[in-house]
Amino acid sequence: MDERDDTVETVDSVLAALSDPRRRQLLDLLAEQGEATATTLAERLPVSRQAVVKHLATLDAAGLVSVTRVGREVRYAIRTAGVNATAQWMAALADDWDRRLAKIKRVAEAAERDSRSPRHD
Amino acid sequence: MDERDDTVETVDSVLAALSDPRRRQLLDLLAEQGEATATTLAERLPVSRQAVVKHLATLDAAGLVSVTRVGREVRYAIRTAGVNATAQWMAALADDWDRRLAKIKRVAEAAERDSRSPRHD
DNA sequence: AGATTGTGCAACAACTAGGTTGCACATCAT
DNA sequence: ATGATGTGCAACCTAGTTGTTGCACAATCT
Repeated sequence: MDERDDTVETVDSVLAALSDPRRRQLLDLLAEQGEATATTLAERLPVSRQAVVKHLATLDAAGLVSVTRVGREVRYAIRTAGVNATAQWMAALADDWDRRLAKIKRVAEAAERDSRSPRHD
Repeated sequence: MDERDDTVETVDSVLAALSDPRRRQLLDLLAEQGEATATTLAERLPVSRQAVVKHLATLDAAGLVSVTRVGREVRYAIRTAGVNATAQWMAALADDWDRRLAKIKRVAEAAERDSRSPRHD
């Protein structure tokens, strides 16, 4: 397994990686083709190969792509696990916030009631 | 509904907003307190009020916080809708990728089979 | 009115990110 | 062996981010 606390620790890098439009574009291209090299990908984009390489390195660091060397070429492919994990993390986060806010609201309302009828009248 | 294409268009800004640790920290603080001013928040962080204000502006632009002026103070509060929407978007995206990759895999395997028994023997 | 407190605005410094180009090195085909 | 193709490394530029500080302005309290 060796998952460790990737789930929490990597969310940071996944969010950062996905926040760039060009990187999302790269992931789209990879989803289209299943596998591709930086050189090929660069041909389909208005940027240099080097720019693509850098983006792919970021995606790799975030665990969003897999890298495989075949002879003289390096093939990249999407790994959906990271995105899925982050999506779940976000959903849980929003949920947590919602619960906390609901609690705060209840407390506030209770205080409001108390201040109106101080109970020891 | 008035949602327009917020769902797609805003994902960009939500991801960008969430990709910064300090902003996530701010959201956490807001979830704790329910509502707070930039001045108060800055007291709990190792940065100036102005830095906090800028972050809150970013969060506001992404629709992640609501802003309410009360007298001379400006109160910020979390809005979970944006995060929820983005979480769903991500989940859908990962799903789409998975499907596309599965399809590619099937095609590749079919081709493999064909090449082994070319049918017109 | 006068002091206090909370914001808003603007200029500035430091750092990071996305992108470029040039060249060296490795691998494959002829 | 040679040429073509694909990568890797490094220096560099530009623009945007994050953070700062100083000061003016608005609202509140005594």
